[in-house]
Amino acid sequence: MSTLPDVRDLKPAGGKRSSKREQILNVFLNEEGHLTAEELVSRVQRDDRRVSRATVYRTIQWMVDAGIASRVDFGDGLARYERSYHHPRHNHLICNKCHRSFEFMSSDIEQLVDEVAASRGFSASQTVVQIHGVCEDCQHGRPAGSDHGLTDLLFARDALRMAIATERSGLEFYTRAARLTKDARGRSIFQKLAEEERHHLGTLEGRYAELLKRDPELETRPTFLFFKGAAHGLFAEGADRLLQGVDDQQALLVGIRCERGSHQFFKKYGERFEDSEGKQIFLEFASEEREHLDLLMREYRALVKRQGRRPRKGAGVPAARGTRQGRRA
Amino acid sequence: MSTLPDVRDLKPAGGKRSSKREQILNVFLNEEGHLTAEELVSRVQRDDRRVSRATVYRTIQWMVDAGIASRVDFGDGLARYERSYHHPRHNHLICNKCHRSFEFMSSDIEQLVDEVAASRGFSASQTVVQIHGVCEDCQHGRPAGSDHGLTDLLFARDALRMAIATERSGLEFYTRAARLTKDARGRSIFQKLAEEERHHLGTLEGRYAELLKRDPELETRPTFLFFKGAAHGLFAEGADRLLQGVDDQQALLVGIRCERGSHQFFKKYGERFEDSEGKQIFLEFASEEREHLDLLMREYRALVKRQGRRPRKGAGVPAARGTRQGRRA
DNA sequence: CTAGGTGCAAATAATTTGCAGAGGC
DNA sequence: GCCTCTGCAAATTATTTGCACCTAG
Repeated sequence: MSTLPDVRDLKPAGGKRSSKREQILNVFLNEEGHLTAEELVSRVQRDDRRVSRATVYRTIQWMVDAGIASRVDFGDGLARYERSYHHPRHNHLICNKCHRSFEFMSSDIEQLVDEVAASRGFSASQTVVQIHGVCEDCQHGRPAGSDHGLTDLLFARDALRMAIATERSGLEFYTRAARLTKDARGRSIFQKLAEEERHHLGTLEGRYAELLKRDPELETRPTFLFFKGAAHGLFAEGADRLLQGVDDQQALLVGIRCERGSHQFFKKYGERFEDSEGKQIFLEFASEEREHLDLLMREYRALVKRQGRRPRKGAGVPAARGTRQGRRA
Repeated sequence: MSTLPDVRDLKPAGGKRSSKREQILNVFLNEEGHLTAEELVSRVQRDDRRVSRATVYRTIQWMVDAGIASRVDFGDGLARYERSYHHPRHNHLICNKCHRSFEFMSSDIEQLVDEVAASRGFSASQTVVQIHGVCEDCQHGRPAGSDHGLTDLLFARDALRMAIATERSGLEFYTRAARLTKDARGRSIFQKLAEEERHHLGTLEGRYAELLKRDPELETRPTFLFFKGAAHGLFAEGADRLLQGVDDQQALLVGIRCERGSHQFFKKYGERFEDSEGKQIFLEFASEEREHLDLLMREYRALVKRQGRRPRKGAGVPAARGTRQGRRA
């Protein structure tokens, strides 16, 4: 039961803050997973016997209205509530044996769900994805480890991992491009781009290291954010041949396309997520890519002004980063 | 309220068949969508006042145990039940305004869900996917059309559509191959393959036409089965060049790869579905492709025996049908 | 001072159960 | 005749409400 440092300070509210509400809220926010109403009642009454069942129920309703809690339903007729404040939207794996549940998020599933809704002209407000079954521990008769509910941290971790993977594949790509490009000016552009990727990568890795300090076991925890098509196949293979005859203008155009793709990709997905640190990372990364993109575009325009626009040979600029290709695991 | 012809005959059971049970079962099976327990009670009591609430509840439990009904939970604390006998597993779009619900199925979502479960070592027994929101009718202030619950028919329709699309793209492919192939024997193999596809396509289209007779509006009803990667991109583009130098042995190998891919694809997906007409179609189509495949393989072996194995030039046989490429809509 | 929060107990709502009698095999 | 099903009414469970009282703003 690790403490959740910053959460309690900012409590958004509405209505009065009474001592009872404060008490119930604190108990609720200190729980990791989700609780049924009755569970919350007994947790609260363990501290203070005088708090009545009705008040807890009413406070739950208030928390839901205020956006602090959200209701989840596992189909057993009990209403469960979980923190939604600073906690990304997610889905559940639900074990029928030990009755624990595990959180995950999959942008690919969300994407498909959106497409289904769109095709029916349905305006979706919330989607529920639940996997009911038997968890790994129960299958192996293991004692059921603790269910660490560090979802926000896991989300941040996975978002950073994705940004890092993207940056890395960008670095690789530009490095290879620099190696292959014959034109000296083109080559130097790619070298510069590679250098920038390296630098940015360093920043991201620093941030990742900092995240690890918050929880030493963070790296070994299971994947929270499932996301294909992010770091895989973002840079087209086989562009090698085409790069050989690329000059500085064309090299900049290649860079622009890559950065634009990356920016759009992270922006698009960052926007789908609920408020949380992971969303922050997505959007920050998107805007960093945007800045980089703007820089490249200014540079490109300046170059054109100096040199005049040269005809582009070969349309073979690699597909934008963020494109879904190479979808296989 | 169309009648459901064959459903009532086969009722799987267990325990005694009393007149009350029979009554309740009939009422339940004649409903299209899902019912809450109370709704079923009042429907039943409309026919026969003497049936008690408790009996209905007990009979519901019996139906669930017998696999006739299954429970769905929309998160409002009411247990709902829907027919599961001869009704494919599916997911729901749930309208918050008119409280109707619409069914859909997406193999792509199921696929992703399976991958999430697998990555956590979770043995999934059931997955719930619900899209809550506002339906098209309610958004436009329209009067809320009837909710036709012909899911099984829709599934059959979509399964057939998919088989037809596959067959069609096979036909196109073999036709093009026959046009392009320079080697006379290779060409005649492709012509034969095209002819077979045409014939099979005819069969499928006949079956489709028969389906339409059961419900004249069937074609205009919304998509039930969402499925990318089925008919799209099954045959690789750009194989044209490679086909030119293909002889009869190689042409057969091309056909074998295509039919094998198609067989595996439909088998794999047919197996995921619950018992219903659509599943039938998937599995039938898979086994027809299998037969075709076996035929081609026998033919290939005979050819090799007659002619001896010739070296294959160019590995450029198109990717197997059923491969996921060209995933874009 | 007063709107809103709180406790208690009673009300509701969905579903289950105990028990005596009825009905299928 | 036995075992299961059925009806009725009472019990249980989860949640909400009425009402008198209390407290923060």
